[in-house]
Amino acid sequence: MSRANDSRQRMLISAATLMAQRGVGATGLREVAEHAGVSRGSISHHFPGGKAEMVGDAVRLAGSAAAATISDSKDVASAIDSICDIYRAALEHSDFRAACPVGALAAEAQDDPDLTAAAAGVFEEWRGRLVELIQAEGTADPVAAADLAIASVEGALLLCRVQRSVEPLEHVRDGLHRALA
Amino acid sequence: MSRANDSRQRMLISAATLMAQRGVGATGLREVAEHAGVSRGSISHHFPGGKAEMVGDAVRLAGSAAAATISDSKDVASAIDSICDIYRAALEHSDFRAACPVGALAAEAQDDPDLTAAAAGVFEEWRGRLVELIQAEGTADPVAAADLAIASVEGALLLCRVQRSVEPLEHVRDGLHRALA
DNA sequence: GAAGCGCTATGACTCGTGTCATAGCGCGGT
DNA sequence: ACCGCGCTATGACACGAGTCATAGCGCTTC
Repeated sequence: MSRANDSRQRMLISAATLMAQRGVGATGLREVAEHAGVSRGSISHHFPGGKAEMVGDAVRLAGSAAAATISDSKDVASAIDSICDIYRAALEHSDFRAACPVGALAAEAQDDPDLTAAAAGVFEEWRGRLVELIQAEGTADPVAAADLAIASVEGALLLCRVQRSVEPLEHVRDGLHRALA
Repeated sequence: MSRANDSRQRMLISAATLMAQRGVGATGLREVAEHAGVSRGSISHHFPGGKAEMVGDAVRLAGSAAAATISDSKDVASAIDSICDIYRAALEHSDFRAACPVGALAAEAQDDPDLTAAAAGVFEEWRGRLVELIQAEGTADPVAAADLAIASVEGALLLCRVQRSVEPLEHVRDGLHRALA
């Protein structure tokens, strides 16, 4: 079971990575299998629900990792810095192809209620963590501030990808620091 | 040529609408043709470059329309209000399916340099218009402020879609008003 | 050591896509 | 009246996707 769990994890990471780069629809299961070093049959076995189940789990996994990064931060400013640093590194050493798998799902999965709910759940988790940090500083309307932070980072990733630069992300980071002070 | 130009326009609007809802990859040319009330052959005729050419033109058209909305505004605050109002209405009367075709393209078209450039061009146009408005008010670092505005609105659309609510967009609008004051 | 089973590998099938070629229509000009 | 041409309609084709069934492997357990 140990090896199996490892395969499953690898598939999910590969799926999240490829989804973040090419988008959900453009990411084929054959591609995920090859990237993860497993066969196509393994995917069917570990995810009986097919692609939808895999995509949902991948997004939840990636979302939880990011949520943990937020929670591990001492205050909002450092949380924003951590997230931006991670994405900046991912952008730079992927030739500006990497972005956020959750955002990719949110942009495409309008027809599948389960996947929509999965993306919404991740965003809600992030918002919850951020709200905790924000209201500890006494800022007014922490929910609005958290929404602004999540939205602007997600949007900045889109800008960075197409203009092949990390500038928008840095602009957003600086802007958020000022807005949340 | 008058009817032809009308068909072409209808196709582009349909393409932009469907792309904004389902994403670029998930939008089939048959679907676009049906939505626009034309046949599939017409698409091939008007867009010899195939789907890529059509998507690029659709995004540029939608982008220019939004850019005009920005330029028609007296100051940044009203520009943001106008854009947010438009997207809010689009979200509400499309059952939270509509979003931004440019953002959809930016999220998916990582492999096609031409389409990436098209999305980047639209974002750059928006930023240029916003910078004009912002620096007229003497705000420091207008480019950073414009990036924050574009990114947060694009991101807010993702949030609104998945949680089926216009709240994130309103939070972003309020936050931008404060940040740009 | 042999059976049982979780896991993996591979092929076949269906469906929908983008693309192209060809045929049909309608309205201009001469 | 005829032809020419921009535009439209329809079918065929190749290709890749997701899904499923079946066969093969490896490790645990008795």
